[in-house]
Amino acid sequence: MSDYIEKAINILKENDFRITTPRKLVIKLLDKSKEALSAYEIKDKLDSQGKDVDIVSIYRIIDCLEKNKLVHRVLSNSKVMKCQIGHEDECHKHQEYHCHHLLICQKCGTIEEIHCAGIAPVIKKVEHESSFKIKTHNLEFYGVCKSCL
Amino acid sequence: MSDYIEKAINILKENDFRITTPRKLVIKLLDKSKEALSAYEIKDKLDSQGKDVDIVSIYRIIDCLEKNKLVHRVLSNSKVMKCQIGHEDECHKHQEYHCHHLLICQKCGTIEEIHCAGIAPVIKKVEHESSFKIKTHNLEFYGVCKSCL
DNA sequence: TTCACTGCAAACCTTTTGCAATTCT
DNA sequence: AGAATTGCAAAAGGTTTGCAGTGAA
Repeated sequence: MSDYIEKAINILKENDFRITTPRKLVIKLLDKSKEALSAYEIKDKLDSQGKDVDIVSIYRIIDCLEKNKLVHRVLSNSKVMKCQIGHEDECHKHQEYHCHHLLICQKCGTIEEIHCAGIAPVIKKVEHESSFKIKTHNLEFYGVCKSCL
Repeated sequence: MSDYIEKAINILKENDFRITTPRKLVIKLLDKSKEALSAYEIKDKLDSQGKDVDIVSIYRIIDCLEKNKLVHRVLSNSKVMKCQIGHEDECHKHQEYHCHHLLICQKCGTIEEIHCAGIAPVIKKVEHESSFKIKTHNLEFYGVCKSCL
C-alpha cells in the first residue's frame, strides 16, 4: 500500500471518519493520478473500472478529504489532487488551507507540489508596500514539465 | 469621467468593439466597486439601479472585458474586478493573462492589485529545483486591509 | 445497536448556445 | 446598410439538499 493511501486512512481514522468502500476507491484513484481531477472525472474513472459511486457521494468524499487536508484544490479549475506533503509541515498547522505551491504542466496536466519556501520575502515586501496584514496566500505556476519539454 | 472608464472605452474602440449601453453600465459599475463581482452580482446591482441587462449579456460583456485585459478574474471565487494597472505593464504584454497579484481583504472583500515585482527570484528558485519551465503564474494573498485592521 | 455515510430524487445555481430583434458605426 | 451586440428561451453543467436505507465501528 502506498504511503499516501496509508497516511490518508490513518488520518481519517484519527479524526473519527469511517473507512468506507467509496472513500477507499477515491483515495486510491487520487493516489494513482498525476493530474488534478474534477468530481465528474473521478466518477467517470471509477465507472470505467466498474466501480459505481454516486456523484453526490464523490462531492461529499472530496469535502471530507479537503477538511482533512488530504487534497489540494487547484483554484484555476477547481479540481483536486492528492496532497503528499506531510501534515507536520508548517503550512498545514498555521494556514487556513494548504499553501503548498503548485506547478501545473500546461501540456500534460501533471501537477507537482512544492513547499512555500522562498515566498516569505515577497510577503514581507507586499505587507510593507500595501499595509495589508497577510494571513495566507495561493500561488499556482503554469509551465512545461521536464517530460514535456 | 474616471481614468478607468476612459481607458476602457478607448481600448474597446481601438480593438473594434462597440461602445454599447450595457457595456458602459458594466464598466461604470466595476469602476465603482472595491470588491470583485460575479455575473449575477453585477446583474443584481444594475437591476437595483433600474438598469435591466440580461444575464447572458453580462456574461458576454465580462468575456469581452477579459479579452481586452480590462478585468482580472479572481481565481478563488471566479469573480471579476477592474484592472487598473496600465496596459503598458510588462505582464500585459508577455503573459497569457494578467499576473498582477491580488490582495484580498477577508473582512470587507476589498481588493488591491499590485505589480509582480518581487516574484522573479521565487520563479528562478522553483525552476531550478523542479525542472519545470515556468511560463506564467497566479498569486492571490488573503488578509486584512488597513481599514479593517 | 447506533450513528455516520451512501444513494436516489430533486432542486438550485451558474454558464452556454441558438436565433431573432436591435443598435452601433 | 451591414455587422456586431443584445435579449429571450432553452439547454447544459456543476453543486447542493433532504431523506430513507445501508453499513462501519
